[in-house]
Amino acid sequence: MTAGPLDVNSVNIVADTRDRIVEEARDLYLKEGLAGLSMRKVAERVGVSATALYRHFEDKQALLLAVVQTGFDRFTTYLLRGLAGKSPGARLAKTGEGYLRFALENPADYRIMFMSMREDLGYDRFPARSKENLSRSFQLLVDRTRECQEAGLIRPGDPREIAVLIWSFVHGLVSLYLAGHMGPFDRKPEVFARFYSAAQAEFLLALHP
Amino acid sequence: MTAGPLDVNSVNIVADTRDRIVEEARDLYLKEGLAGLSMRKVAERVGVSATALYRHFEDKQALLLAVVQTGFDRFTTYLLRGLAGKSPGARLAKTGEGYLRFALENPADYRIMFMSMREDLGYDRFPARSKENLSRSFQLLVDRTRECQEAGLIRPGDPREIAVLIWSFVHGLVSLYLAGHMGPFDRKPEVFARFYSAAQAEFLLALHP
DNA sequence: GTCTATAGGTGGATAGAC
DNA sequence: GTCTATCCACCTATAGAC
Repeated sequence: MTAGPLDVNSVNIVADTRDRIVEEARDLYLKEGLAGLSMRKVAERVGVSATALYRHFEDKQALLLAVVQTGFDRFTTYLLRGLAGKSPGARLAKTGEGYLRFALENPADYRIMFMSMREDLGYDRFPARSKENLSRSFQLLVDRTRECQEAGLIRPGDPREIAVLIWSFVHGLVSLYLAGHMGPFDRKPEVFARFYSAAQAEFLLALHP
Repeated sequence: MTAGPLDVNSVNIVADTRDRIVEEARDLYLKEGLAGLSMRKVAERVGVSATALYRHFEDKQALLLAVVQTGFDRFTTYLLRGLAGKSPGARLAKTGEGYLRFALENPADYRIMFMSMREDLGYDRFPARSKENLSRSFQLLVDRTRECQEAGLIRPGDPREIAVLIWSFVHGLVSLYLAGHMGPFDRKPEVFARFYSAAQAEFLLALHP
């Protein structure tokens, strides 16, 4: 935002304070959860006083919003990997793999975005742009679903509704794993990843016409 | 626990203080979430001083444990409704319906039990009896699954693994709904219930051999 | 933009009287 | 068992100087 044109090709070594605040807030959330996220602790990590944060964010929720926004940006890049697939079926499968990778590599973001109560995050007070970001990422899944329907790989029906089924299944797997409810896979991401991939393949097969 | 034999047939009008504390703690969690659950507020609701709670529970976590324990007891009774079904397929389907009903009628318990981080609840420090309660309810689903396998309704494979697939799917549906991420069904439990039932039926069909 | 100082609040938990 | 009084830690947010 404050960066000039000269920064376009420069490596992001000297992140501005605002970015560092968001980064530290996200890290803190990762380690201590939503309850442990406080302005004071974030400020301490950044190396400034707590009040300095209020020059960059109006209040705590505005900071939280920024964290969620960067999370959705990241999320979208993971889902976009699916476009590299060479067939509709491959693209849908790769999108699902991207979903898993996002969750495994960014568990804090995943928990904030999908495992928190929408109202706890003040979601409904988000600016329109943020909400569009959310629906855009869901739309990516809907598009892959429709594509598979047209290729005869998925049964007929409202693609948004089928997308919700797929999302529910992968979210169920991922969220139970992240919450620690899948005993055998606990803290074994790659073991879980194999289970997830097989489960996803079986589920998509089940949606065949 | 403190009730004598004479209480067996009496209606629970005069709940003892301990029970009322757990009840109010659960209600408070329902309204304000884990963050809003404080000893002081619970005490105020019960109508005693905050310190009085410490005569009944060693600390806040012990109170939380009691809340979770009553939640699992309730949960088990919902799942047991499935046993009324007249065939293996009907029993599994009814168990799934019981799962949904528990979530819709006890969202606070559901959120505590399945949508919170295991470690946030101090799960691992729970006494053995509580952990058994959890695995016992999962075992109910495993039993229904195995029964369906023996009746040729579900493909071969480790019944625990297949039970995890079923659990993941229904948990995905339920938790996204409860978290407010299923826009069209928001605050329309019966509309969601119809969607859930259809989805569950399709999923179980997909597990056929 | 950042600081110090501070207001104003919530929370967990204990001591000691009754 | 329940109370009052109290300690101490932590929190969000603001005022005003630099």
